[in-house]
Amino acid sequence: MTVITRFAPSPTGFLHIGGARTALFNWLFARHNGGKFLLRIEDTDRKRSTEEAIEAIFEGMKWLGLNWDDDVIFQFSNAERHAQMAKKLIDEGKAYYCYASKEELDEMRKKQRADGKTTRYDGRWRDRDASEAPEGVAPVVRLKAEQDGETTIKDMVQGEVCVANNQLDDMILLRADGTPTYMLSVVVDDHDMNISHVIRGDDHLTNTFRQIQLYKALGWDTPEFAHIPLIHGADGAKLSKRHGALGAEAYRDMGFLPEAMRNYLLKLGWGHGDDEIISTKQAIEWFDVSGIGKSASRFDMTKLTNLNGVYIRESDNDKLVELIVPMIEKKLEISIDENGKSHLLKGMNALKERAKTIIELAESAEFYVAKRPLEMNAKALKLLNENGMERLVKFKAELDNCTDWKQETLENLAREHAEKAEVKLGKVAQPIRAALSGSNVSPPIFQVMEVLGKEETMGRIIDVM
RNA sequence: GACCCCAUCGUCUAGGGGUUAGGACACUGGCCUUUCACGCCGGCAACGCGGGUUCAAAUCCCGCUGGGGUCGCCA
Repeated sequence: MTVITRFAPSPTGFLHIGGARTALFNWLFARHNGGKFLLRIEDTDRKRSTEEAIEAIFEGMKWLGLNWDDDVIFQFSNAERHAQMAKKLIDEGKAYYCYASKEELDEMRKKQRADGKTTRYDGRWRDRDASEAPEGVAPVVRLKAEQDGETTIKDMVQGEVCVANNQLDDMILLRADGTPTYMLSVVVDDHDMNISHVIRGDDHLTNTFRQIQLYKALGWDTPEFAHIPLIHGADGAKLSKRHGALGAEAYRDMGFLPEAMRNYLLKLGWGHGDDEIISTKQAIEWFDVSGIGKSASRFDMTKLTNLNGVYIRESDNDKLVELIVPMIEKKLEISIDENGKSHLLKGMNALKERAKTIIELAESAEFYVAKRPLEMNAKALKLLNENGMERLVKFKAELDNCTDWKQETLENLAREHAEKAEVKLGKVAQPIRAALSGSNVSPPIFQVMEVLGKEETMGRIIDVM
């Protein structure tokens, strides 16, 4: 069997973390099995679907590197086909018109609730003749669902889950305005698209019982189902905007790398022994539904951040420079020339092992390209107090004479100087660090000197004298 | 409320009748060290509770508790 999966978001908001993971799992499953991964926009709710949301979903998917096969399918464009299927069911006596008003249904549910029963449509128009229809009321179309026995889902994650059919009700297929509902559209589209595996959040599990009834009514085979547990916020409650239910692009803007995000999302709810750092290539090779756990997991920003640090350290220096240049240019309102870029590139190995996000990386790299004279922070100022300045002035004399401007040579020079003066190396190094970086924290300072070059280094030292 | 699902360190998880219950993040002690990191070596820390079944239960069964999901002319 050819594996075909799909990610089917409704365009009512950005691509949030839960959706991103669902997309990732579908993508991995398809890639692992050499199948197809399709993208379908579930825009049947015309009122809430927006163009911006569609764009945000595309952007998010692209950023995460989840490439889909074939053209995107917009569900609403199949509305006619969906309506036809509903009509077919009516003709076959498997669906019917219901003229119940909203108020009527509200009342019905209220009463059921008060009686401690499951709230469900009671089938009041199931067997009534159309001649009884009230005038001027546009009816909805409901499925005449099986009332006896039970419906079972054989779920690849949840196992067999059963529910008595009398818990289910006659769901709406076509709204009063004739447009199809999600329940109808999803079933027809999944069938028409030959979806072999439906992998989605387990908030859809109870919908699936109804959908299975619909598959049966239409005489179609059901796809395989895999309902994956939801992601919760750090406090265990449903992920909300307050927690981290942000769009994928928000994480990009916070300085996260898509590969780190992918690794994190993968590990959230799926495991492969003790493996933590899993490349995408490896993930495709290893991914299987049996590795998905059944319990919900909490979104942990700290772990994502740690993982991001790992991926930053593994990233190519050129790529990182490309990422931070525009950020620094914007913040410092400068234009970074080739010389500046080359400083960043030379310093990158040391820079990248100190950053956990691209934002941090950019900030820690600013001093390399900042305009002279550098702004000194409080701690730098402290390092350049009387004692520090005195040390700096003395050592500067030796630097002036240095002709071999290399990290190792410079370090040896400083060590000898410290030894002669009977002070610790830090006494020599820290004031230089302050002068060159404007801070008390930087990459190894002798490396910074080499990267900056003699002229720039001496210039910055003179600036603080 | 009804129906359904879940339950191992604070978090993500491995294990799935006999383990000193393993790893990772976080926290923490130390080493390295010119700062900050990285790295390395250690530490803290878990099978929700109660009943069974069994020679033996974190693991299987039941109940409880706790958490979650669904119950729309939303998806």
